[in-house]
Amino acid sequence: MTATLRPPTRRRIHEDVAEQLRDSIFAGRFAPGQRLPAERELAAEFRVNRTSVREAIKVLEGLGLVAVRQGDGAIVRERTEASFDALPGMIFHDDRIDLGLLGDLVEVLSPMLLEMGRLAIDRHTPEQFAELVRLRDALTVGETEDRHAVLREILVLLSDMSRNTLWQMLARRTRSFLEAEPLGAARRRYGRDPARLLPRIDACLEHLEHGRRDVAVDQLQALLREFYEGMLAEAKKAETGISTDE
Amino acid sequence: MTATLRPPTRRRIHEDVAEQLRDSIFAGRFAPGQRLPAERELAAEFRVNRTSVREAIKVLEGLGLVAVRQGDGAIVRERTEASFDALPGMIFHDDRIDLGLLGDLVEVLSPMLLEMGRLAIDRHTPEQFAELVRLRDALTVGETEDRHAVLREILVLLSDMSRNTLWQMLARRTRSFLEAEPLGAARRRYGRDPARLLPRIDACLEHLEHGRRDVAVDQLQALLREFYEGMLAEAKKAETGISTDE
DNA sequence: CATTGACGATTGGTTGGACCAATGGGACGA
DNA sequence: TCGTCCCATTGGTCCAACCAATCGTCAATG
Repeated sequence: MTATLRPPTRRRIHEDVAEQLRDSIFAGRFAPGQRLPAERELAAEFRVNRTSVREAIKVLEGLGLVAVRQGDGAIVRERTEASFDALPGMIFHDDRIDLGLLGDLVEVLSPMLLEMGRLAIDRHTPEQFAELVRLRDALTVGETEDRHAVLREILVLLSDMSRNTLWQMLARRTRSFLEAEPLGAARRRYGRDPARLLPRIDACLEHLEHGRRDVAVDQLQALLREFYEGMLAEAKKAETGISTDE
Repeated sequence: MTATLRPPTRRRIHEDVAEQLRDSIFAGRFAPGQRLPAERELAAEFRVNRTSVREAIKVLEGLGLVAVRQGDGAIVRERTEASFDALPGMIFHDDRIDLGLLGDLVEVLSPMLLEMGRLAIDRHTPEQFAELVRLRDALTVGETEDRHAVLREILVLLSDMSRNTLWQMLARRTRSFLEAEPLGAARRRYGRDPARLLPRIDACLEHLEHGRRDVAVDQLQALLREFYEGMLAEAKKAETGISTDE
């Protein structure tokens, strides 16, 4: 049903290279404005063909991390120029969390999801509502990690309910964003059990069924606030307290 | 000052190829789920080396338009899987406008900019406010196209005022998004003169200076609504009316 | 007849090497 | 001192070959 396309074969070399270069950039080993080593150099260093390095750099270019100029080189751009797809690596790298960025993310994500939910509430079909109830029940079983997966499916379902292609795109990219590793590790550390949300969710569904739209939206807002800011607070407490060296 | 990095040399072959393939996808010549022709085939067709085709496909992969699997091929993905960077081409291609998508965009963009403005209002520095006033004055001179450019700078300034890295990233990507061609053409056709916004802007600034924060936010909301929905209505009127064949 | 397994054609992935084209800086001359 | 030219460096493109995954075919097997 949700049956996504199979994962795209095995790891490709340029992906490895791209990842390493990306991490080097985020770690500050290559600062904004600075030039990456020449392709031929990198190829020698990584023991791969220049072609693979080129493909890797093309990926970085797509992520908005570098700007390439013939005859000059690949210049590292400011992180404000980066694409959202680069976010997971920006927030978590070297097993450390950028709390500032994480806070910024929450600050952006909450109102956006609220807006999406508002549309979803106004436009959903009965079938979608039934599916939502089904997913709600799935939150009561399984492991915590499974429940987080259910939560992500709810996110996508809500976007479909909103009948807005852009929200659908955004929700799906957010889903894969959340499924990316570093974030998984962070969730296992600081994530709260989605089951906590059940009272809010039930209240929301209840109000919806009785047509009390605005109250439902309020519940949704409270839910988002609780969940995201709760997780953020959890992370802050842990990070500023004991050192998180595994 | 805004002095961005120089444009990255001349057009590269794989960019041309990527663009053509992209358009073919948006035009539906390659439907979702369908396979692109083999790299070797495309290379022959475009009269370029397979390397260039590969780089082009890598770009499409980065845009989330295709999923590549060794031994199989490059499969076109659903457009809800696409990246936001692919949006301009999705909305405008073959000189036509996808009014549905444009409407969705407005529906997403307005609340997001409102939220960003809300933060900007709460967090700006006096220097930034002065800069904002300066940009406001720049709206009274120059050609319409110049004023739109000023508007884009205001967008970026507001994101800086919000002191949120994610909004800064989003605003900058939105700026280059708006600077991309097809959108330029659309703006010249249906865009309204930004000078129209002056009364709203002045009201907003006025309220701000007197610390009437909430009223300022209301003005901002009205401004966004007027501007974007106005443009959308304009486009709708024109597109559904006379045929827009140049 | 259905199932399984091997095989081969097809498709993407990687390599090495060669040459083109833009850039930037240094040498050199006015 | 300043401007010009030149060339080493760097990315862009091409070619040709081979590796590796995938999928459909078809024969062997039960």
